[in-house]
Amino acid sequence: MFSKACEYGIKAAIFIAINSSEHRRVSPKEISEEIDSPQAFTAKILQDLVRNDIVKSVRGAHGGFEIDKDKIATTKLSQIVFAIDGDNIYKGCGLGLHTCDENHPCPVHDKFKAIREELRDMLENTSLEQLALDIKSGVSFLKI
Amino acid sequence: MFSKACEYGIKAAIFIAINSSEHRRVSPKEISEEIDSPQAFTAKILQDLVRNDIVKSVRGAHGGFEIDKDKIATTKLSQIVFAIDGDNIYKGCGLGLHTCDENHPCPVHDKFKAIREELRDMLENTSLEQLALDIKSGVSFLKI
DNA sequence: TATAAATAGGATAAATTTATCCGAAATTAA
DNA sequence: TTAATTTCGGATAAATTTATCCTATTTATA
Repeated sequence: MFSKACEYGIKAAIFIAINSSEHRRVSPKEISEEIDSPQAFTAKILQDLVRNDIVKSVRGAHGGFEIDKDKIATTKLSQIVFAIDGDNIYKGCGLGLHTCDENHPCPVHDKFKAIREELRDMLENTSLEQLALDIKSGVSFLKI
Repeated sequence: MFSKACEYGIKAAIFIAINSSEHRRVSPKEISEEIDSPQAFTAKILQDLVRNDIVKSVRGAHGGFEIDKDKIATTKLSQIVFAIDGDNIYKGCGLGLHTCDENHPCPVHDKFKAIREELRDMLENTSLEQLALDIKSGVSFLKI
């Protein structure tokens, strides 16, 4: 469904959010350990998130990654996915046609529409905050 | 969503179904032209479908690919997807956890569940026949 | 039986995604 | 100002997916 990069990006953002809510900056090393991902690759993805203004980075000693309190509340899963994978998950044609719309649909166009919309809805209505709270309360997990 | 291989496989199966319903066998060349896919690669995927008993191949002069009338009616999209991509589309964890279930869910487990199930439902309830009929009647298209 | 027409399948190449490495730049603090 | 710490960014490598090429095998028919 998502690329590995996107999976790592989502989990990293959640982990940063948890720590930021407790006023701790975290390093790529900590992050990759906690979300069980390759460190250097994860660092690249973090830079994507920084460039897309989802995560804030602080260089130098005592630096690390953090997310502002209000960003944690307002950032939606869709923004993270878009920053890393773009929008072809719920935009591109299910069978790879260049042109696929109501007027010129691929064989599964209609059948996919509902699923795509449900997916978009979910991504656009799920905040980092919700996901972070579930981890903090032990309801869900970032690895294994 | 699907791999390129799977996209080609689905479109190829539909095209073969259309032609079989009119008692014509088709070659990889015809197929790849009609579904706009690389010929040799498509041929490999056809072999997957043959090995999975979804498509029938006839070697030698006047050979080609075909699908039995009853198979056209009974074959579901899910079988084609499974033959080519396996079942991780609606089985694997959305965030790539090795273990992700009700007892140990990833952060998006519940939110994905509904979408996954809708997807599975759709794939398991869509037959090759339906898709082929839509193409034949000009309602949907295999390329462009 | 020879020939032509097809699919089958192995080897290989190209492209993309995933992953690693290392030095540059920035920042804090001694 | 120097040293230590940390992110940034370019180069490169490994793995996977996508794609091509060539030969073997099978089959119908002249």
